[in-house]
Order: sequence, then structure tokens, then C-alpha cells
Amino acid sequence: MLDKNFNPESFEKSFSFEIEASLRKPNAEPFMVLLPPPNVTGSLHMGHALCYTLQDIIARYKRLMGYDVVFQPGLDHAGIVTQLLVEKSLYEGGAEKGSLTRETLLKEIWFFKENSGNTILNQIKTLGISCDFSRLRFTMDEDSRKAVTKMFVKLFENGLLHRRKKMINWDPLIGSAISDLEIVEKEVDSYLWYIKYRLADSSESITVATTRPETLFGDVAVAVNPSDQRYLHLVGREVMVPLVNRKVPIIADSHADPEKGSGAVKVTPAHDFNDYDIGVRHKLPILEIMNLRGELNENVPELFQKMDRFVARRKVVELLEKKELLEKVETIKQKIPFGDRSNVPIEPMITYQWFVDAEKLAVSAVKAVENGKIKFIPKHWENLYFEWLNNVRPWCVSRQIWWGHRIPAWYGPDGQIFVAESLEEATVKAGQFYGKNVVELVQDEDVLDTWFSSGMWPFVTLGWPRQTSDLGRFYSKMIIVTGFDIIFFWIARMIMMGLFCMDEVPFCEVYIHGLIRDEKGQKMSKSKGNVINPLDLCKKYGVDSVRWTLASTTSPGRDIKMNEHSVENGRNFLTKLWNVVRFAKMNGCLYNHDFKVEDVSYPMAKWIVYKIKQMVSQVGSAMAEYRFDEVTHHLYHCLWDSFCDWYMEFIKPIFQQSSLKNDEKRGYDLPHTLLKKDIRDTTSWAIVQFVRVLYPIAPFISKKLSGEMGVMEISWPIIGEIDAAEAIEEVEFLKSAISSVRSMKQYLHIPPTEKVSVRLESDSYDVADLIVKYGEAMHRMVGINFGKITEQTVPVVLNRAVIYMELGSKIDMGKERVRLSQDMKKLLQNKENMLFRLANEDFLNNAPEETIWDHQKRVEEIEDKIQKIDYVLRSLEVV
RNA sequence: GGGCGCAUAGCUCAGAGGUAGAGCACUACGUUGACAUCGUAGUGGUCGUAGGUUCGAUCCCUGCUGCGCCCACCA
Repeated sequence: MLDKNFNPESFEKSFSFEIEASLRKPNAEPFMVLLPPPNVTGSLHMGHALCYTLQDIIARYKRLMGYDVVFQPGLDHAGIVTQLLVEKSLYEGGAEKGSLTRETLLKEIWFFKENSGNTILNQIKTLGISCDFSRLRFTMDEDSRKAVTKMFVKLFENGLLHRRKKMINWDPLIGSAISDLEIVEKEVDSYLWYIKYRLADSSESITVATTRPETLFGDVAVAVNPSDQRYLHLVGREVMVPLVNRKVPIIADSHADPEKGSGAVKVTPAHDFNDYDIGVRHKLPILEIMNLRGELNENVPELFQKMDRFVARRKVVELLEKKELLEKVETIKQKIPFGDRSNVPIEPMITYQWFVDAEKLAVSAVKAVENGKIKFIPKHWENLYFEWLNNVRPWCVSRQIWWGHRIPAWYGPDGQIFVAESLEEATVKAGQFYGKNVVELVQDEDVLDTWFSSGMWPFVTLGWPRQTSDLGRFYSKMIIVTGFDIIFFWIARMIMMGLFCMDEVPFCEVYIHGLIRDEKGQKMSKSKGNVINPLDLCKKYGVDSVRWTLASTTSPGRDIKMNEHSVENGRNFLTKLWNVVRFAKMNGCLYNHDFKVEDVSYPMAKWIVYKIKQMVSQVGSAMAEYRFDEVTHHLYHCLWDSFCDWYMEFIKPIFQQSSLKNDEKRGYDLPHTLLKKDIRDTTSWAIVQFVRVLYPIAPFISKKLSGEMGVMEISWPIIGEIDAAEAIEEVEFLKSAISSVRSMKQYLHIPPTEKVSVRLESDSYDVADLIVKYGEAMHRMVGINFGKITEQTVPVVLNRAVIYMELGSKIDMGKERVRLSQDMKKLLQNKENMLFRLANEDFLNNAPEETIWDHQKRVEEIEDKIQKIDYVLRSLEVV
């Protein structure tokens, strides 16, 4: 027997889903869910919990629907993050800065990976995520290394990958190039300094406004707008760069904006993207004044050499002021780019890097979404995808760090590049190139952007470059579930690389979920201290409750405001189900495998079968559309409202009849022995359907309760056809009768426990039959006895029936009349509205037939009620 | 500057061209055998704003306002 208390912890640990996750169905339709591989350094946060839960729901549902499902787990080596983290812990452990060699650091990181990489995997298992862990992959495992290397060579040989000297975003803290995507703009308080540049050949000067005075050492020109009348006469003349007194020209370039600053701008091609472009346009020299650590180099006066860029800034300003070259200073709000991992301002630097021609790869990637081969859910995210890909710039894939896939390029003594899958191959190529056998080759020091390997994940996890059977079977039959923030980083790159490499889209659906926020709608962050740990929630409320809550609060295109309250809600629902099963077992219900819904005859049973059939189909449609909120909604209301509140209450007398004494039976005897078995079977059947449909969302309790009902295998319900129209009518009538009587009792302040005698009158129903079938239940549910009425009565007007309640002297006839008159007024108003519409010719001509028919039916119903109330009102007048 | 999303009950959010919904909260009443992690009955909304299309708009279209986000630029 089940515990009285619902305690998820007591059974959650006893279920493992590894076997069913690894089960293959070679003859079924293939379907794959590709888990976005979490970072090895990661630990589970709410975002993971949501993302993974949704995928798990999909994977489990697809399994139930008979698909051959691969739910592929993995871990991402997360180059920069991991290296920073391990370095930090080593330094904190006493290692001297700069003392680490490539080999020792890599050894340490691998050690860290072996020991900590499992943390998040175990957390994923705790959440009940049914990945096939026997397929676990790591983005830096040997197979991945081979694949990445091959891809690099392939891109290179197709002319889509080049090594170029270009200006890139340099992160001085990490000491590496980073891509455009790894930058975050931050608004900071800053200054705009107005600096006087003296003309070389006169005492005149031109004022230049800048936010970066320290870069003036690298100035090679001053630019003004060609249409700026103030400065036109100066174009072509020369100015002295302050502090170094180097002559540079004044040039006309449209980049200079007369509205901004002083209208004149210093040009530093080596350290600013726009200035670099100006430099190219005007064939200006490039003067680099900074090293890769963000310190000024030997091209600046000695005083400033090796000085940090921000220290140098203060010093420069100080000196300019002293020399009276500083005209004025404005305080401004400025947005400047920061490295997203290092959180330091990035520095544009001209360096050699490897670039993928993303512009070329983007063409087919855009097409694949345009022509519907890949669908985003919700669809509007496609706009974002298009916007980015249509303006995509070369992707800088080289990183000057050590943790990652080493770039498979080797350099000859003269700098000649040999891109190959191995040193041996490179050596052969070099031999051919130089015409001799022994050539000393040096491998590129850099590693690849982490997203390079992630971008290949859909086919690498399927075995590529080996032509495995999985690769042919599951590639492009996938769904990806993820947050919008990695549409560029990951989704777009998977599509580009997949199309390039496999000539086919990697997946067909991309489900983009919302962000989890705190209850005030703020982003969760450690610094704000508003982080909710999903595992804490699981511990407190049970994993299933958390999963249920995540599913029920997610809706397309909307972020989730998370609070514990909503988890309580989920827990309460599961508790309800738990108690349903307790009730069933107390009454001897066990799943009967021979039971057929077609054989059900008792109307209440037919009704619940119908309700469940309807629910299953609604849940199925919702699942197909990934509307997890609707899935839970339908389940919730079918179980709680239909099954618990009505079905269970109605069948109690049948289960409990035997315990009643004769004088308590009030003559509502039914052929109980027969009925009891039918009802037991129906009840068990119903519970099993609930538990099955619940399985994708709350697998632990589903398994547990399914077992309790005697069903070991969970499968999706298949429900036969039944003709339930009459039963539905009857039950809906009973429901409205009971609700109305309850309402009336409350209205008249009759205590719920007080029994009331009633008389049911109807020309549409067989009153005696209803009383035999449901009298006992109605007695229990509302405290009414069917019998003779002698005293004053109050009528409860129903559809096609009236119930008269005996109330003795408690009724205030005057009050009753007022109440009924008010009801009447509303009904008349309602009827009038309907009739007005029905009298409108335009309405009749244009509205769909169904709508018109609906209106007419409604009028009939209203008229019936009006008639009854009218009748009752008149009878009250007689009294 | 370009783009996207959102605006419905006190709160969190569904929703559909034809009688406005749920959960929570709130009010009143109620624990004898499934469940107080509960039950019953209620209160509560001119669906942001101004126009347009339509027989009919809260839903479709346009403008506006407010909030959130993305991209680009910023000397």
C-alpha cells in the first residue's frame, strides 16, 4: 500500500532510465534529440533544467509514439572558460604566474576534466534526463579530434578557410583573439577629451576629440569631413601629434562626423576598426603602439613604454594638460566592448589569425531555413537568424590559448603553410613543395574556437567522418532545443558546417525556449543573489514536481518567472494523483488487461472514458506542437476536475455500498456486485491512462504508480471507439444539477452538513432511473434526499428540469422573487442580444452556418430556462 | 539608427473573428475512510491607446504609448 504522504524521495532513486534510453528499434522511424553539450566546468542551473527537461519530454514522448530515438548526450571542452578556471585554481594553489607550460597546464586540465566533468552528468541523471549515456561524447575526445582536423583541412582545401593578417578583437587578459560574438557592449562613464593638434607650419591648431588619448602615439593622420567648411582650408596640411611632435597629414574622410566631438578625429589605424578602414582608404601607415598584454610598446616615448593602457591614458592626459594642449573635457556615457569571459575592454589588434569565410557558408544556411527544411519554433526567431547570417563577417576561429583542438597547420622555415590531418601528411606535402625529404615543420601554436567543434556536433556524434549507419539514419532527423542566446554561436554554425560537410541540413526543428528569471522578472545571477538551484528544488519538492512546473510554465516566446509557489503547484498535482491511486488500491482496483472500453455500460464510466480519450488526444496534439503548457493543462484538468471531482465522487457509493446499513441505503440499491467490477476496471484503466500520458513529463511517479496498478511497461494509450453521447448528456446534467443545488445551499446559508429533501421534476429525464443510479452519490455530494416534499420549496432551475428543495420556514419568498427576477432579466437581455443578431440580414448572409445554428440553439436553451423561471415565479406569487 | 517580442482578473499567464479562461491570491462555508499538499460556493476584466477592415474585433491591419530584448554605430 502506498504511503499516506506523498514523498518523492522515497522512490525517485529507485528508477534508472538508462536501459530504455539505450534501446534501439531498428525498424522504426528514426528521431534524434541532440543535447546541447554542457561545459565540463558546468553545474546545473535553472536554464539547463528547463532546456534538458523539455528535450527529455520530447524524447520520451517520441519513444512512446514508437520512434527509434537517439537522445545524444555530450560534454563541451569550453576552451577559454575551462582554461581560465583551471589556471585560476592553480594560481590560487600557489603556482607562479607565467610559470605554467603548455604541457603541464593541459595535464592539469585533463585531470580536472576527469574528476569534475561528471558533476553535471550526474546532475542531468538526477533530473531524470533519459539520454543514452552509453553514447556519451566529449568535444575533445579522440574521434572528435580526428573529425575537427578533417573538417579544418576540408574547409582549407575548399578555399573557405584562410590565415590572414587582420584587425581582430583582442582580449588582453586572456591573451587571445576572440570572435565578434564573444564581445559584450557595456555602458560606462567616460570622458571625451578635446586635444589641440598644432599645425606644423603655423601657430594655428585643430582640436580633436577622443575617448582614447593614449592612442595618440599611434596617430598617423587627423581626419575631417570633406563637407565641413570649418576645416576645409586645413585639408592637406600637416599637424604635430602632441607629446611626440610627429608630423601627420590632415585628410578629408567622410567617416569624420561634423556633429560629433569637434568634427575632427585622430586616426590610429593600428588600434581602431574605423581608423583601420580610413588608413586603408588613404594608404596611411600603420603604427602599432601596444603589445598583446595591452601595454604600450617601444614605439612610444620611453616614459610610457610597458605602461598599461589605462595608466598611460591618465598619464597622457596629465601631460597634455601641463602643456596646455587639452582644450576641454566632457563627461559622457560610452558603450565599450568587453570580453564576455574576461570582462576587460577588448583591444582591436592587427594579428595573424585563421578565418572561416562564413559569408559563403551562410548562403545555403539561409536558404535551408527560408525553404522550410529547418523550422524554428517559435517562428519569429528565424528573423534573428536571417539578420545575423545576412550580415555575417569572417569567423575568426583561432585562439591563442592551449585548451582546445590544435590547429592542424604546419609552417616551413620560410613560413610556408601546410594544412594537413597529421604531421606526417604535412611533412609529405612539405617535401613535395620544397623538393626535398627532410623539412623542419613547426605546428601552429593556436587552438580552434570551441564553437568550431560544437558546430560539428550533429554529425560528429553520429560517427563522422566514418560512414556509420547512424549517420545515414539520424542525421537531419533531429531536433535541437536551446535558448535564443546561442542561435548565432551554435545553431547557425551547425547549419553552415552541416550543409558544407554533409550537403544536407543537420536537423529539421529548432525549439527556442525562454529564459528563466526570478519572480520579479530579473535575470538570475550570482551577483544579484537571486539564483534558484534546481537541485535544491528537486530535493524539496521532488524531481517530477520540478519537471512538471517547468513544462507547465513554459510557453512559446515567453520567459519564465520562476518561484517556489509554482513548484508547490506541481507538487500538489502529483500529490493528488498519488492519492487517487491510494483510493483505487483501497478499493481493490488493479489493471485488468482484458478490459475493453467498448464494453463499458455505466454512464459515469462511459463519460470518464470519453473524457480521457479526449484528453489523450489533446495532449497528443499539444505534444506535437511542443506546447508543454497545454499538455500539463489538459492532464491537470482532466484528472482533477473530471476524474477526481466528479467520477470518483460518483463511484464512491458503488465501492462503499456494502458497508452501509440497510436503513442508510435509502432504497438506492443497484446491482452492485456486477457494477463494482466494471467500475474497478474502469477506474484502474483510467488511472493507467493518466499515468501513461504523464510519463514524459514526470517519469518517476509515472513508473511508480504504473507499477502500483500492475502495469510494468509504459506505452501511449490507444483507446477504442465508444458511443458516449447519451452518457455525456446525462452526466453533464447531473453535474449541473449538483452544482446548482450546492450553489443554492450556499446562497441560502444552509450548512453543508444539513440534509435537504428535494423533488426532481423533468419531462426529458426518467427521474426514477436517475435516482436509482445516482441518488446515493447525490446524497453524499450535496446532502439531498429524494422524497416527498410537504413544506415550502425553493426551485433550482436547470436545463430541462427543476429541482425543488424543501426549506421549511427558512425561505424568504420576497428575496427569492427578487433573485429569480434578476436571473430572468439577465436571460432576457441575453436572448435579446442573440435575437438581434439573428434578425440582422448581414449576419445571416455572412456568418458561417455553424455560428448561426449555434445562436439559434442558445436561444432555445435560454427560452427553456426563461419558461421555467417564469413558471416558478408565478407559483411563488400564489404562495 | 535597424529589427524582434510583449501589453487580457490583485499576481503569473493561456486564448480564439461570434456568450472573456486557468492557476495562485482573496471571501464565505466545510475535516466521519483518497487527498487540508484538500473540498464546496463565490468576488474579481469596457482584453494598453487611437484609427481602419468586417454583419460582428479583445483577436486581423495601421499609427501611438509603455516595458523587455537583439544587432549596428558612437571621436
